[in-house]
This record gives sequence, C-alpha cells and structure tokens, in this order.
Amino acid sequence: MQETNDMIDLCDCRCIHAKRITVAANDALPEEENQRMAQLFKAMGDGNRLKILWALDHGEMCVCDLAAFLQVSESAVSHQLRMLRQLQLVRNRREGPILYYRLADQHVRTLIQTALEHTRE
Amino acid sequence: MQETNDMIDLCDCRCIHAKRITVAANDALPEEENQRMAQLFKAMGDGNRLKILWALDHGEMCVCDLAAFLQVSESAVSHQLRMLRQLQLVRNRREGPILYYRLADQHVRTLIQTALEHTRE
DNA sequence: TTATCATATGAACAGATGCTCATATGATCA
DNA sequence: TGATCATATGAGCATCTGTTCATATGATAA
Repeated sequence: MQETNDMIDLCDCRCIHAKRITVAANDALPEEENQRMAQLFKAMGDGNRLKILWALDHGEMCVCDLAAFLQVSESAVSHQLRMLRQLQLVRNRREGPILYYRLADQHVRTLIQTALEHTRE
Repeated sequence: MQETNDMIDLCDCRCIHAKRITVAANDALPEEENQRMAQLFKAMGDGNRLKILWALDHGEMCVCDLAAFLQVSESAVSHQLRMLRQLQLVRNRREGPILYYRLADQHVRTLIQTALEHTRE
C-alpha cells in the first residue's frame, strides 16, 4: 500500500516516554485541506445553519420558507445560504422569481446523520 | 413505519407558490438535539481542534505531543482538549503522570472521512 | 416603463471564540 | 516532605461571528 515512503513523526515533545506516532508523508494533511475541512464543519456548527440543512434534507425550500421556519429575517437566511453555497453544502435553482435551495450532495446527509447518531448515544 | 402521525409544515411563508414540505411530527428535530449537533460540528470547525482529531486518528498522543505537533502552547491544547472531552469527541487514559488522548468512537472517524471526501471533490 | 416580489449585499455592532499568561492541581520521585 | 513533571484552569483581551438595518439587484406583471 505505502511503498518506500518517508515517515513523519507526529510526536516531538519534551516528555520522557517512548510512544511515537508516525504517519506516512503522503498521508499527511496539508494545511489548506485542514482549513477547508474546518470551514465545512464550522458552517455546520451554527444552530440556524444546521436547521437549514436539516430542513433541506426533507426537500427543497425557498428563502422565505426557511426564514419562516427558523423565525429569523430573510436577510439573515440569505447571508447564511451564501456561506453554505460557497462551501458547496447547498445548491439552488430558479423557478420564476423564486430560488429553491437543496442539499448539494450525499456527504451532507452523511454528516448530519452521523452527528445525530453521535449525540444520541 | 410512521402510522397515524401528525405532520408538521416546514413551509409557512408569504410566497405565492404551491410547494409544501411536511415532516412527520416524530421526525422533527428538537431544539436541544439541534444545539448539541451544532456544538459537535462547531468543535470540529476549528483548524487546531481538527488537527488534534486528525492526529489522534493515527494513534493516542499526550498533551505535549499535540502541542508540539500544532506548534501552540500546551495550555491552548489543554483548553481545546477539554472542549473535545466534554463533547465526547476524545477520551483519555492515565499512564503514570502522562495522559494519553484518543478518539472517542467511530463516529468521529466517519465525520472526518466524509468531510475529507467532500472537500476533495 | 414602472411597480412589486423574492432575494442579495454591505455596514455596523453586540456577543462569542481562542489565544496567552499566571497560577493551580495531581502524580511521581528524591 | 519538598521538588519536579505533566496537565488543567481562570482571567483578560484581540479577533471573529451572526444578526439587524438599509439598500441594491433581478425577475415578473401591469
């Protein structure tokens, strides 16, 4: 699986103990990827944005539906949707003057489902 | 699966359109559960905390190892680990004076893996 | 074109967040 | 017991976040 491959030592502290964790260099997490993942989780880490995603998991909805559902202003929802759009968590389609939002892909559903299972344990 | 069961209308806005999304009442997401899920995602939504989780996915590590890995103070790591502990994302065990931290369960791994797949698309 | 509906955007501000520094705790060893 | 190692905790502060308010845009209908 991992042939001749440099190993990175994750442990480099002053502690007097033997345990060492090493990771194959090509398995290391680049800073940029770490930041993009963090942004993804951060986007889901707000009560209202999570409610939006949870609602959209049941079907596509327009902005003012979401505002009514969350009981916040449409402006606030619009700001949140922009973030979710930029991070590819939701997509939209226009039908006349109305924009219908939906979840972007299956990953989002998996994340919600896994988190739900975790909190219910 | 869901017998005689009240339905909740997620759409209740002023828009002039027909589409309606309804959810079975017993499928609704309680406010408390929503908040706990949001806290879980928020905890993973910080670059340094995510690095901690990513590192622990490769094996258990002590606090000063993690501090060296992240290149921040041990105090900062300790603060972060407390949050991760309280949200059941990590656990620890004592071996003499050293506390070894590890991921709490498989859900955390699934969340990291799914997020990674999503950002790599 | 003008008016209106649905949504987006920018500025601004209260509240939350994550770090550092100083200090406390708890285990180990002399 | 006292000293030291590994970690935890609290206060304080600069930065980030999420909302509201005001305004802009883009599609539709009169």
